Amino acid sequence: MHIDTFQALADPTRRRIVEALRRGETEVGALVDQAGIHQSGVSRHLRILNDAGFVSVRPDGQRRLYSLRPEPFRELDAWLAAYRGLWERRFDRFAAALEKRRQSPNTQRGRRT
Amino acid sequence: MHIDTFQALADPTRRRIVEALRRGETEVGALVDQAGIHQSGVSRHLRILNDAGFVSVRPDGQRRLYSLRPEPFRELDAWLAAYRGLWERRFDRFAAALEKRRQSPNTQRGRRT
DNA sequence: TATCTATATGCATAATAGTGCATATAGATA
DNA sequence: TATCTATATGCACTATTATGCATATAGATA
Repeated sequence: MHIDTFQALADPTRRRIVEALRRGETEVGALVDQAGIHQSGVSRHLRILNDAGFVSVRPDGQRRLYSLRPEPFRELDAWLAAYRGLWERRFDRFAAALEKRRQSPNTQRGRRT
Repeated sequence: MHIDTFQALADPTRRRIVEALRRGETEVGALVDQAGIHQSGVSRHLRILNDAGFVSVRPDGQRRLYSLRPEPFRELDAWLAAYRGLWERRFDRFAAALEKRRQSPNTQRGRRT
């Protein structure tokens, strides 16, 4: 069942959860610590994120490990693409950014808050 | 006043309005036709989009012409960038294509508008 | 001036969404 | 078996949000 992608990201607590998941597979308890709300709330947010396709779950003993799925991000990117003309005159600027990235490969792994 | 970017996009009617605005400056009446809700509702959605930085207004006689602003889209793109690693394979293929393009003298460079 | 058109806003209402508490479920361990 | 841990869910409550109706405001035109 595909709940709305944008609405899933509309809630700041859910975004915090998603951002926490960038570090990789995470159990619910750890997400509760970061979220700042009750465990039951986190559980429900995870359900919403799951319905929207943002996360997948894997049981590990009594825990459940959540991780990010690429699809909705790709979807979002595709939606956004229609608006790139608003701020991007030339493809070459993007190409330049890529080129820079290519030269320093270790730039964006699990950083940022 | 900067209202939340994601929340502004969470409402489907607002997204319809934004998508309609891709065609360029539009008066409120035309947006009402597309939105399928009452004029007052559209007006309020436009206020929200304006507060979130998505649109700017320009008076034209008794009408008000709304148009898209690039900033929040850029913002969204920046947020999304942190998740590009999730579907990097496709990304790299695209990068390779761009690289090829860059090396070929056939490319249309310097097409500034 | 009065009046018409286009858009914005106050108010009430109904639907939705986020939250915590208590409890249910599922798996582990004694 | 009983019990402990981790996560999910039913329920009630509250806050927020989208909406329409009526009206206000602003500009145009007679």
